[in-house]
Amino acid sequence: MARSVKAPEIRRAELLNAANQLFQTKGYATTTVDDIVQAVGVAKGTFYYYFKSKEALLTTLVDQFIQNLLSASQQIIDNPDLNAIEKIVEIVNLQGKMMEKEQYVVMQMYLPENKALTDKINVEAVLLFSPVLAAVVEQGNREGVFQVEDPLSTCQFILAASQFMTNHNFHWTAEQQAAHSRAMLVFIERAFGAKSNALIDVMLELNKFNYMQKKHMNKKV
Amino acid sequence: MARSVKAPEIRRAELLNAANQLFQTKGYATTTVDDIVQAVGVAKGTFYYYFKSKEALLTTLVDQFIQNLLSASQQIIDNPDLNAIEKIVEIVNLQGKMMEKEQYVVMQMYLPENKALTDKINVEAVLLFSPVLAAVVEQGNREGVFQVEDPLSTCQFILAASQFMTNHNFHWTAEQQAAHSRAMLVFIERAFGAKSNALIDVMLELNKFNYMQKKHMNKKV
Amino acid sequence: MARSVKAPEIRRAELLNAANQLFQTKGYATTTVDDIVQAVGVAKGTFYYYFKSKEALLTTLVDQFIQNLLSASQQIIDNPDLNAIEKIVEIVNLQGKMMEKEQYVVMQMYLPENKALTDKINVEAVLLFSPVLAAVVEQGNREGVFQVEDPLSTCQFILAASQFMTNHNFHWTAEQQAAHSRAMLVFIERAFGAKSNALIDVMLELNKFNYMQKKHMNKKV
Amino acid sequence: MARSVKAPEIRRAELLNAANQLFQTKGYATTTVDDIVQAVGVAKGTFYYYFKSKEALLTTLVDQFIQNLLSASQQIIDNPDLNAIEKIVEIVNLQGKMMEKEQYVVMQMYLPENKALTDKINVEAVLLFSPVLAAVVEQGNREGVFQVEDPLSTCQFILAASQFMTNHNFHWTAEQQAAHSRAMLVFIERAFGAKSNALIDVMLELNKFNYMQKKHMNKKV
DNA sequence: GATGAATGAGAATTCATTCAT
DNA sequence: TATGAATGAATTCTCATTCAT
Repeated sequence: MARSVKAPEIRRAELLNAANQLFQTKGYATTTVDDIVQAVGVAKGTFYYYFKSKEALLTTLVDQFIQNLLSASQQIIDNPDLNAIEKIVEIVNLQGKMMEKEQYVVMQMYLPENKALTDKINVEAVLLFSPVLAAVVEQGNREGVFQVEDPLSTCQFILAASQFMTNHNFHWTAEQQAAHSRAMLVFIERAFGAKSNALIDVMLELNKFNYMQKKHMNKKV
Repeated sequence: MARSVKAPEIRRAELLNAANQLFQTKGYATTTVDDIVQAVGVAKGTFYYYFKSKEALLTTLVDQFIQNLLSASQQIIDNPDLNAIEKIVEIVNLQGKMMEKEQYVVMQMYLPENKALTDKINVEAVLLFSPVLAAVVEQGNREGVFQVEDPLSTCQFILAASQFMTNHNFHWTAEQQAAHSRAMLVFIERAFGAKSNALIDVMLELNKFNYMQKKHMNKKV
Repeated sequence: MARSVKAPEIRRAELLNAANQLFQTKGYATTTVDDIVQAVGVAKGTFYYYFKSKEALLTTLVDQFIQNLLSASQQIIDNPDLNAIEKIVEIVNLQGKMMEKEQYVVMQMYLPENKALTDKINVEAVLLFSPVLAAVVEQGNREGVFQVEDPLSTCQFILAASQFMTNHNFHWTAEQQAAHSRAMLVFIERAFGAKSNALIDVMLELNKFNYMQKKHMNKKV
Repeated sequence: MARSVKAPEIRRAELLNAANQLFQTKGYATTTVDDIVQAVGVAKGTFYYYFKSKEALLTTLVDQFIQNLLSASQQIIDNPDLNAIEKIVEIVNLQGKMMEKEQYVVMQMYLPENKALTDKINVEAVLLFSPVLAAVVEQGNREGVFQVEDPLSTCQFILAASQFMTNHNFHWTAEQQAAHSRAMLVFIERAFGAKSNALIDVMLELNKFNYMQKKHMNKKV
């Protein structure tokens, strides 16, 4: 094959995208490194020039996923129209939204064979998210709705707990997911010294649209 | 290794159970046939005496899952204290409940690498479930709450539609799952010629316990 | 499977026939013992009750082939209308005729992977055929057309030589086969102290039908 | 094992040759991929870098055989000293000559377990040989000895017929082979609109040397 | 005589990874 | 940076053969 030289960031991105595509179509385990390099049109060695291993590429993909989550969170943080409580609730809602797209990444994270991966990622996620969340908590402190002395540690604690629950209770039914979300909010309320239901009420408000339909239907009958 | 002869059903069950266990612990792709036979304490050839391939065993496991679903459905059908609408709703709820246990089986079904498997199973599921559901519809016809001329075909249509939606919209968030369930119930209501909300109201009643907690909490505060 | 008891010779023949059939259809290497017992409808153990191994069955089949050759030879021997020379020629012709049917047996004999088999068989064939041939030679001696002092040894020598040539010169073309046959006849003529062309002339006579065209050619040239 | 890098064509040829050798010695079924790579001195993976499977290598070997046949044919075609009829006859003779060497390849082609292989090859052979033969026919047309309107189609028809006969009548005896060759020549004569015996006479002339010996012997006596 | 569950050595194949160029 | 030939451990699967019943 003709040797084609490209800027390293471009090449890297090409590999990442091709892999992403293939993982979604054929699954991670079934996709071979050969599949990936053929899709991009480079030699096998090139793959290993950019990634230490196939798993390292997956890790990168998961990292990207987290980065996206992070920057979406940051956007919420930076929105001057939202108060601290609204921000917290929206961030908690975020994870579910991201999962709709890129399902396979999340799936891979929760597949038992990738437990090692998951654990690595979880640690990273805690470290990355905690400062973001801490910033909101500080805003809440200023707004008088939270009382947290050490926002960063508290956020790390909350994120770790949340992950523990998520990992060991992979809920599938609507009811259980809802219950889990509510439990988590109660837990956070208390950890942040917020008023009872301060978060839950906002969340319900946010999800009003969905539940509105229910009321509408009830009346119609 | 000392030769140990057992009744074939026993040996088969041993292999199935060991595989089930290992798949949950290590995942399907990572579990080797060697792992399985070592767990059971038989020679490799014995595995292939009972199963044509590793994938065939997975298929059997999925089949079992469906059979469990089926017999749980049958129990609901056979409950003389439930009316047709209650039965329908409970059956619709069933799938979600089964998924809590045996999650990995469901996960494997939806992993892209097992798409072929999924498709085979789906066809089977429609064929197995439709008569069960049709029996309930006939009860509903007698009770005057449904108006269905060809219960079997109607049920096959509904099951196929439901699977299509499930396969192509693998919902993860609580809200989406809830929305999907409701949409399906409305769809079924119409297909069965039931009164508007006849099913939904019963479902909400069933799930009241979960939502009660919410009200309870609100009041308590 | 229901246990079905049969006279051992019957069972044995069933297995032999089924194997024969399958070997011709699928080839020896590709036919499994499972194929054979399924065709007959007996358990795997039964196969090994009758044959020490799969190869032993092939050996038996080759033995049968040789026995057929032998009894066909015997018929020629026992024909009172033929003189010694005619008998010799017909016997030499026999092998080619047998090969038309049961090709795969011969093929297997000449397949390199079965060299061990071939060698075993060859020895046997020499031992079986030599007395038959020797009887003809004795008839020839009496008829005054041969002069052989030790018919048996001479025949063994001739058969061994013939086999050596056949094994190491597996001829495929018509011309080479013909040349080989002729060479062998000359060799035999001399070994038996016959008149020059005594055998060849008879053979040509026998094959007259085919070679009729030859006369046509001779004239034309 | 020390890594030794070679030009791919070299490595490929090494594997092909080693396999060729081993197949002749031990037979195809008995030769393992391990045998082959050990003979060449490369790792097992290397085999699969060059050939998709063991059977694919055999296919390649058969292809080579056909290519040899083809180029030998081409040499005859390109010989300016031969007229059309002589070329046809020599080409018809060719197949038999090639079979003397590389017997095992031909043997494998006719082994029932390789039926799929044979069929693939047959189609290919027709497609490859027909244009070659057609060129000769055109020469014959010009020389006035043939009358063929559509040389290519006619040649394809003849080759297909010849293969059918060869496959379903695997002749072993000298007489049958000779009969088959003559029948084919008559068939070709008619298809090509040649004079009766035009081809047969030339063939006999060609084979005169063999038959001369016979006359020589006759006289000598 | 007959069964069929169990064995295990051995074969083909896959694929992530390495490395000389 | 890039190539692609080479590696070899790991894996799935086959099948002739054994043996307890």
